[in-house]
Amino acid sequence: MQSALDTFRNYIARNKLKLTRQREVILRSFLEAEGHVSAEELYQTVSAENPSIGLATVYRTLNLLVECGLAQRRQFGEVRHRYEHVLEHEHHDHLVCTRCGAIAEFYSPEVERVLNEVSRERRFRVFSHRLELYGLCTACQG
Amino acid sequence: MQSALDTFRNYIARNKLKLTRQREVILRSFLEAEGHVSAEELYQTVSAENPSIGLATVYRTLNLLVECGLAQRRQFGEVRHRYEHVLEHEHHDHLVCTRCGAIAEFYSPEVERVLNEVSRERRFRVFSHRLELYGLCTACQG
DNA sequence: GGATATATGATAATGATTCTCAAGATAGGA
DNA sequence: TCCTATCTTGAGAATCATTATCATATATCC
Repeated sequence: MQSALDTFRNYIARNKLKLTRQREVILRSFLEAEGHVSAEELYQTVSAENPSIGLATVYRTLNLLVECGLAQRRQFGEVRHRYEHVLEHEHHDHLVCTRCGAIAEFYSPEVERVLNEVSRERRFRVFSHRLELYGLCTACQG
Repeated sequence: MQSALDTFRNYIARNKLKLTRQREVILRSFLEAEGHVSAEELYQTVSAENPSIGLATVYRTLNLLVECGLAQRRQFGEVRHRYEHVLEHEHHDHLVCTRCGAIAEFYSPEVERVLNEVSRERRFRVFSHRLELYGLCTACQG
């Protein structure tokens, strides 16, 4: 099992890219971030530590992380995208609270099974899916 | 069972809005459109018939249609939104072909049942969900 | 260390959507 | 039918997230 940095290094090497100080800083901050970060939020964190790094570089690096499979890009009803790390993180779906904005994750083998069935029936070769349930979290139901 | 125009009229009346020529034209074009239209595409259709109607009005009217429940706004991996009509159209989910862009609809009671279970288990009061399967349609698997 | 290709930061550009505002149209009385 | 208050409209500016541009800086490979 290789570390995130190794995965990144491999991707960099394979594609004749360069491992820069900025990319390392951004990757580290991204891995330390909890949950689902937006590019802007990550930029804030990174800036605090390293004010010279620009927003464009954060975007560029996030795209690299998505391409090399370390990050997943998602969108939860907002305009902007959010990124979450994939490593040490099984596939999962999301419950989104439309009142407080909380995002909970869940994984259901039942759901996976049923979706496989659907794709078989429809003769679709499914590679990924996106499933979000919108409603009120326990706290907001009061 | 009231027609789409009636639903729209009711919504207009309830909210002290006005039924304009433009809104009628846009609603009609929207209902005639097949599948999943973007605002821009609908604007093209509407413009052909009525060149004086502006894009902003199409956006505004689509928002009204979403608010009154006649339309649903979706996003399929693209930046822009797409709208589909809800009337005479049961709830369904989508299969999106990542090669040719085709969007097929499906409905599975099994999926619905399993998702209900999930929301019960997690004590989430779910009002809606979004489910898309991404992969290759039958034609693109060759 | 030097050459060369890639990265970077700042900022401009883009594309979808919303806002602004002056001018026009609707609805509901009188 | 006409008045008037209120809502709409079209055109274009504004916004917001993201990407492109470009001159300068930096990593990699010899």
